[in-house]
Amino acid sequence: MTPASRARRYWLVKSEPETFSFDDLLARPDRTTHWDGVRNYQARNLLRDDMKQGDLVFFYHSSADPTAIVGIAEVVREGYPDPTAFDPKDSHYDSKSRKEEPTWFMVDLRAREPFPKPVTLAALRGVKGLEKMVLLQKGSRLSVQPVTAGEWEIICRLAGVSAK
DNA sequence: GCCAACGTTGGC
DNA sequence: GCCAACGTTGGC
Repeated sequence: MTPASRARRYWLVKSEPETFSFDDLLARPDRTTHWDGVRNYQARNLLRDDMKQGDLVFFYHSSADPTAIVGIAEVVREGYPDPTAFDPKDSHYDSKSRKEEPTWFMVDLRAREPFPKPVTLAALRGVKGLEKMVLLQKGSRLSVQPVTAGEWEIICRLAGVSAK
């Protein structure tokens, strides 16, 4: 599927900034990284099947102070097998995943822009139009989430950036 | 550090 | 297939 053949979709990924922050992404060559290490089937399905080149992604800092969306990234490579699942020395090693039939997938993400000011989780709560946002649901732990076009626009406005 | 909520595992 | 036990996530 070419990027132009379907409407752009929007996503949110979580990362603990102590492990990998948006600044870390900006510092990477070509501001790009492999979004590896995801070991949850629902998130895996999104990485493998649904995130397409050109889709835009909110970068969220979890277990941070404050927890917040801090910038925007873009999907630059669509789902392909996550090699860390095959590496016994890697903390995300999965002995049950076979190379001939990989269980875990990743995409490549490139940083687009940091928010001038992070939009905190606290600031998102209570905003009209975000009532159904996955991030705000009680007990929501999904580390890769869909974001609707409406949610995207609202949050970009709060952040003071163009929704593109 | 606490603990609620969630996903996975495994005994039955 | 059920469900208790366990490990993890992640806000607070």
